[in-house]
Amino acid sequence: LERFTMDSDYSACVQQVFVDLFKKKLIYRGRRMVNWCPVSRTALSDEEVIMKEQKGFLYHFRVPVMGEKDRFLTIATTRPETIPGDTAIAVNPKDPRYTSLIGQFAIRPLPPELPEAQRRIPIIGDEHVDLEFGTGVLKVTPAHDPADFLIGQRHQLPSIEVIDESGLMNAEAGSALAGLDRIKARTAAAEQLKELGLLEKEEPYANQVGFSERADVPVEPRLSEQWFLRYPSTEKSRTIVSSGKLRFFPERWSKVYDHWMGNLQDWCISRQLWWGHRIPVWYRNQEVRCQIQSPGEGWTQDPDVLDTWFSSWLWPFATLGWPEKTPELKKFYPTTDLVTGPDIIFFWVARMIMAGFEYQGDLPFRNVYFTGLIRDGKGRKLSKSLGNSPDPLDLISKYGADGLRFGLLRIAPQGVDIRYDEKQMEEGRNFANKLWNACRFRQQQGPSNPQANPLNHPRTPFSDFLLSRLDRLEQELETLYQGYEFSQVAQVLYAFVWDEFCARFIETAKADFMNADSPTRPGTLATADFVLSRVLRLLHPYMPFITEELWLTLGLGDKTIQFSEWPKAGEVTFNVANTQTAESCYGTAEAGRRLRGEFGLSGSAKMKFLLKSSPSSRITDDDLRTLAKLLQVGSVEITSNPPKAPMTLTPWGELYLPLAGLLDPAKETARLQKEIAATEMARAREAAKLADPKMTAKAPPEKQEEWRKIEKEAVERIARLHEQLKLFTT
RNA sequence: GGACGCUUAGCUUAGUGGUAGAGCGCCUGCUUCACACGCAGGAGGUCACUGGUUCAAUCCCAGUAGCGUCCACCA
Repeated sequence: LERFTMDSDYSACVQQVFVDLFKKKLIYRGRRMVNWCPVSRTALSDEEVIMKEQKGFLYHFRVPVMGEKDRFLTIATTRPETIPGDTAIAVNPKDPRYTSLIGQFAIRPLPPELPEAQRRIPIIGDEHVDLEFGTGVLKVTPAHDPADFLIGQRHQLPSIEVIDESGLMNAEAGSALAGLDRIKARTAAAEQLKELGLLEKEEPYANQVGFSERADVPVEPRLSEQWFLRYPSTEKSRTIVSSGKLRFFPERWSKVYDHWMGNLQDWCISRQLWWGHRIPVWYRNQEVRCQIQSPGEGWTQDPDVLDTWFSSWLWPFATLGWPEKTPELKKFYPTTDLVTGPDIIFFWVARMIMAGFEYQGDLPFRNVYFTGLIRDGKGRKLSKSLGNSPDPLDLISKYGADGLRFGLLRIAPQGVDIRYDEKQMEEGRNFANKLWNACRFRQQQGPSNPQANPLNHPRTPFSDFLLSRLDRLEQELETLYQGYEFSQVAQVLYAFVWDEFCARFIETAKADFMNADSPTRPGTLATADFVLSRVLRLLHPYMPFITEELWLTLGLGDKTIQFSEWPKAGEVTFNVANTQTAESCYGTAEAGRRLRGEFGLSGSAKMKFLLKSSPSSRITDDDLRTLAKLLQVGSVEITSNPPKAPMTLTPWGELYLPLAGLLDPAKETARLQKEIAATEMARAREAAKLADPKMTAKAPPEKQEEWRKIEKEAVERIARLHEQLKLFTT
């Protein structure tokens, strides 16, 4: 394989930054443990299969202590093949069994052919040693174990490599092991110990071994030389977030960010991979140069590539142009918002901020919006290897692009994970269908007028009511957008279209259309056009395709909806008194439907309701006709002598459902008693609060007033229900 | 091991210091002339548990349990 050379502006930018940081002495060469995959093949050896099944052994072997005849330490290890690489024996300094030995020396048993003087290793005390594990004595192999490497650093131990890059034992491992595969060497080393009479026992032991995801062979921790970066501009990057100048949504992620920024470790930026941006460092004998172009004949480039995030953190520069200040960079840097997942706050977001300050002297974005992660039904992250990601194209063919989009947006709260459920997409599709049909209904009434202004026409209270709800919707949306609450935006739009526009407005508009000569008909049409025009625009970011189609089909604009103006909150005006009339009518209709539903009846032209209205309410014949339409009955008539019939309390008064012959007194009594009981419970709750002297002493007077009002209303309601009950019990 | 979250109706989930909301599912009734991908009703919740603060806690605080994420001798 030849190294792939990335010859692009992006790569140039990345390498240039490396060179710059190198000059600033922020990049340095250091040692660290890497998980090395020494073999590229897929078939496992017998020994490796055993490892994978976690059926390894724990080998207990003895090490003689120097200067003390017949004194041995017993060590338990899963990796006897690394004994030739041991440079110390460690015990816990708090372990009374061994404290006296700290500072003395032991003789490493392997390789046996070396003179004892070269196998002399110190016995050290280190907190890392687990008193409970094995014998409480640890062999320290700094070159082949991450934890041992750190112990080695703490105690300035030398490291001896005994396994080479291809996974074979080298000469340091001794003549008996040299050239063997590292895993075959394990049993060979155990055999050697046995021959030396130092092996005490082998016990089955299930130890965790990391396997390479791609090659499926055991990975080998290996000491290696790597490039490291000391992060630049850390202080500014930390305070910009903690001071609230750069905002995170939801805010709590800024705590996570701050915690990490306060504990930064140098970043290991080199990777031993075939693909990536190459490290711009050149070698010739002992000379080292950091520059993008080859210095000339005889120079070879560093074989490593950069960590993938080393290019990602420069994304704003690489895409907009750097180091020359391009017009794009001037215009778009800093940008307003970054949208990303919280799982890459450290990998990407934090590093982009630091790069921003270092190379632009300014933050790269002002707000970061963290989405939730979608998980499957079992709560797992969607991933390619698990194969639990649904195919978006399949979902689109089932639910439509807008249905999928809306369904997901509606359930995606800020920064909280969501469980993926196809039901949500179904709801999105149903909503798109609903919207489509609502517009189709409007289209059937005749052509739309894009300049429609409902205020220019006489209109029903229901038009004003819808306008008032539209006004409220737009105010609410503005607040929600400011708080980046995108799922709530979808939710309130959904509720508006379905409940206000379809369920309430269209149902009453139908009543208006029954009468072609209705003076309020033009007002109703204008209201529909006005509201649809705004709602389609409000929905457009969430459902781009269907809103575009409806926009053009209805003729609300002659160009794409994308070029239309965003509806500004506060522009909608309406008659407030009318909205109250409409609200009462809806409330009365809903109560009547409930009453009818109690008897398992559906509406019919033969059915009628009687209304004993309260003296204050002025109800017109038109209102009664609309009410009848909403109730799906023949008529609603005003009465002053209510019959012995089921009754419900409504905003407009007592609504009766005369049911000659159908009425079952027992059933009606039960219904009334149930309602009385429920009302009584609500009343008692308020009364209890008001009766408590501690509450009345401390609770705010407005609250108490509210409670008193609720109680009073409940009392009245109960009284009227009792009156009604008397009709059936006497 | 450390940090940060989550736990509300059968399911997926909003939300608030003083009456707990939605969609789906379920039950009942509707082939009502935009829509059965629909319409009208209904049942279903001690808001994980234990303490504390408060006149009042599902909400604030502390602890417990379960679940999750990120970072891991750095935490």
